[in-house]
Amino acid sequence: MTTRWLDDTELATWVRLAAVLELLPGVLDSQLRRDSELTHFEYYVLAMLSEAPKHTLRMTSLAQQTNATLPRLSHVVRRLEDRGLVERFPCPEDARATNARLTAKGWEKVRETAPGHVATVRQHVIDALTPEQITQLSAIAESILSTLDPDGNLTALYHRYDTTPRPDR
Amino acid sequence: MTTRWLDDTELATWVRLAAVLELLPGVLDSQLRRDSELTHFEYYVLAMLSEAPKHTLRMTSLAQQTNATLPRLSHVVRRLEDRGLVERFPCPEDARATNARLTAKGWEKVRETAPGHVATVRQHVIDALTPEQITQLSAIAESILSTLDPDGNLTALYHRYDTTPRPDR
DNA sequence: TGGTGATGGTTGTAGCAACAACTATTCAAC
DNA sequence: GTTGAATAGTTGTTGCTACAACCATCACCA
Repeated sequence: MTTRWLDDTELATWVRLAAVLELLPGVLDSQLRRDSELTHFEYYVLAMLSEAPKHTLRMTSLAQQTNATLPRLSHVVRRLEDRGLVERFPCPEDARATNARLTAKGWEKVRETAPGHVATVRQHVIDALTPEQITQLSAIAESILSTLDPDGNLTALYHRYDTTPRPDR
Repeated sequence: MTTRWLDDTELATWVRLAAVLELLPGVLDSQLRRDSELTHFEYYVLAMLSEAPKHTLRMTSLAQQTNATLPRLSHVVRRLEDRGLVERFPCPEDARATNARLTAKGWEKVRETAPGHVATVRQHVIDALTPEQITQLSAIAESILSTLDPDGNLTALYHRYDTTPRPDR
């Protein structure tokens, strides 16, 4: 089994993408920590809840949407609960399950945090690209995701906004 | 100061890119841990050394190229040293500085690790895209990096492979 | 020469994430 | 109904990263 190495163009692309992968999460995280005392993951958890019906989700589905293991989510939600941003209660339909719900304070937190986060995304991604490039990047990311996230767990939320939804499976 | 929210296309693009940001590092890390018992960061440190003259770099410049803080790099290099993959010695020109150098065993490790890593990159990124998309992504990533890494620290290595180098500044 | 600030690096401590072990509930089969 | 397997979640341990404190050396200059 001989290795197919990357040619010049492929290597250049990969090195640049790897650099984005390395730097962008840190920038997003810093802004949120600094301005809202939230990690990027915590913000994402709150954001998912804020988009859910009744601001409520089962722990399991929340874990799927955020690409977290259940143990990790459990710890994070407990900390958010300690801060009064989220509350947990047993699921009525399934006594094994636990629901997480955004509190009023948590909802408030999301609303005051979102503008700064969006501004950061704009500054470092959207506004750095031309409209054409944004369209191109959308297709590129979708292709990459076809192997990474074939069921679309992480983009489930977005599909409600999608004007050209995927065919049903 | 009113917020400029993302329109549908922008949001779709961002959600997908965010998903890639979330998933891809984990996939790369898993493959390296499983097949070579290295974290992605450790592999990157070894790779940078393997590309350097005499397989040697100052800790400070190694930290820059890998986007690490000096304390973090210090810990990681110590562990790599314990495993016999790297050795440290005082810099002759500056008694404050420390040089890190790849050992023969470390060089061997890089050579046997690279094929699997490249295969993973191919599988999840390069081979998922058309040649046109690869070119597009290269330009897109470069635009994004212009605000994230204006000095090109993380892509310094690559510039030697670049067939169309940037204009001097 | 001998202070002062800046640079280069290491070590100790605290917090977060991955993994494993455990409890409790549900579902299916007999 | 009772046993066994699968599901849902929590809690404890280990390892890595960020942050802070610290030491040594260099460069500058009075």
